[in-house]
Amino acid sequence: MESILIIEDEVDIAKLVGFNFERNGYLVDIAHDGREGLKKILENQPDLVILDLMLPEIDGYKILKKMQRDTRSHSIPVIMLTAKSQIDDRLKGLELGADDYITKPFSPKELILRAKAILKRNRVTPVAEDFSLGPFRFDKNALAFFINHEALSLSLIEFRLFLFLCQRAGQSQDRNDLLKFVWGYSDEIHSRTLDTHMKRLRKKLGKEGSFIETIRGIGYRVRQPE
Amino acid sequence: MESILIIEDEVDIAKLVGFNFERNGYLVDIAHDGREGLKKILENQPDLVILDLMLPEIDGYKILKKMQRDTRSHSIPVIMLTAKSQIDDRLKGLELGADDYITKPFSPKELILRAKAILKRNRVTPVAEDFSLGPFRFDKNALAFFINHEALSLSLIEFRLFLFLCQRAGQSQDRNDLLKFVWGYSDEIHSRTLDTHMKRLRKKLGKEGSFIETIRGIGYRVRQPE
DNA sequence: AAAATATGTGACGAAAACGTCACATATTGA
DNA sequence: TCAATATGTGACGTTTTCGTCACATATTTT
Repeated sequence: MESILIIEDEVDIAKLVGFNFERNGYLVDIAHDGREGLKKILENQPDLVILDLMLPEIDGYKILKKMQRDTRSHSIPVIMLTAKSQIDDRLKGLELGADDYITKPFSPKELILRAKAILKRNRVTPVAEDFSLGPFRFDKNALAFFINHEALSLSLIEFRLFLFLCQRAGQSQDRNDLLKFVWGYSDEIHSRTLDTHMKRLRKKLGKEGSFIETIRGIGYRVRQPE
Repeated sequence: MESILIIEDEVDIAKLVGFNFERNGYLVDIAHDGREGLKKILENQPDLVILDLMLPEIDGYKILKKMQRDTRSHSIPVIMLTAKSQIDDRLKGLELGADDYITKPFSPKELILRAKAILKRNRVTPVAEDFSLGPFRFDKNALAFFINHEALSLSLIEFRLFLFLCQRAGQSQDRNDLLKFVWGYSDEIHSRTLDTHMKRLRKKLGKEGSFIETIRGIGYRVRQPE
C-alpha cells in the first residue's frame, strides 16, 4: 500500500485530507509541524508528501531544501499546499524540487487526483524496446529512428520497411516478401512502388544509405555492419 | 507435425487430396463449406490452407478477405484450387493474399510439392514483438495495430500516442507529459492539438474509444481492462 | 445562476506521404 | 555489342495526416 505523509499544522485540514486519502486506499501519517515532518520523512520514507508551506518550527522551504540534499528523501515527490496569494512562493517551491502544488482552499478530490498522477508517474519505468544495428537505432515504443544518435524522422512505411530489413540484416529479402510485409499483399504486378520507397529511404539515410544493397533478381538487403 | 486444412465441397476431391497429404506425413482436416472452413481456420490455425474458390455458404474470396483482416489467420498460407477458366479469379485471389494456386484438374503430386515449398518458406517466423491490452494489440515490428484481432490503421502519431497510453493503462498521463513524449516538447501553450488527436483516436476506436478516459485537470488515461 | 475554466468538435488549409508513370540507367546473357 | 531484363529516378497528382481556429459543450468555482 502506498503511504502519504501530510505535514500540516491546521488540524482540521490535516484530518480532512487524511480521511480522504484513507478512503482511497492509502496509508496516512500526519505531522503537525516542520520538525516532526522532516523527522518522519527521513525515518519512514513515505511515497508522497503533502506539505503545507506555512508551518511552525521549520517552514516548508526549509523542508524542501533538506529533502533535496538528503538521499533518503530527495526522490520522494512533494505536493505543496499554498495560500492563493503566494504565487512567488509556489515558484520557489517548484524550484526547490516540489512536484506540484495546490492552492487553499482546495477540493480534496483534486488533491487525490494529483497525488495519484504523481505517484503513478513515479512508478512507471517503461521498458525500452529498442533495436540497434550499426549506426541505426529503432525505438519501437516512441516510433522514433536514430542514426548515429541523431533523430531522423521516417514515415510509417519507411520505418516498417527499414526495420524489417535491418532485423534481417545480411539476408536478402525478396521483393514479394517485402511487399507482403509492408503492404499486406503482394501484387505480383511489377509497379515501381517498392523501388521508389527504397530510393527515398536511401536519400534520407544520406551516406549510410549505402547500407542498403540491391540484390538483383531477388530484392534488397541491409549490409551487416562489422 | 504440420497441419493442413482442406476446404472443398466436392467430397471425392477432398478425400483424394486428404489421403495424399496424410501419406506424406501431414495432419489433415477437412471442411466442406466456407462457413465451416473459416471457423476451423480461426480455431485450429492450421499451417496451410487448401482452398477451393467455389464454395457453398461463404465463397473463397470472402474467406481470403476475412483471413487477411484477422491476426489469427493473416499469416497462414493459402493455396487456391480454381477451375481452368477462372483466370481473373486467380489474380483476384492472389491480390487477396493467397500464396499460390493450382488449376483443376491437378495432380495430387504437384499439389503436395507446392505445399511443401510454401510451408518451407513460411517456417522462418521472426519473433513478434507485441504489446497487448484488453482488445488492443500493437505489433511494434509491423507498426500495425489490432482491435479484437482486426487490423485498424493508425497514423504515426496515433500509434505513438495510444501505445504510450496503453502501456501506462490505469495511470493518468498529464497533458504535458503526453505532449513531451509525442511531440518532443511541451509548449505549455494550450492549443487544442492534443484534444483533436484524442478525438480522432476515439473515433477510430469506435465503441472501444470509451477506454480512453479524460482526467480533468490532468490529462488522459486508458482504462485498465478487467 | 453566472462566470471561469477545461475539454470536445467540425472545418479548413498546408504539408507530408504515397503510388504511379515515363523514362533513364545498369546488368546480364546471348 | 545488342537485346532483354531489372532497377533507379524525377515528376506529378491524389490521399492522408496534421495543426489550428472558432465555437460548442461540460465541469467547477464563485
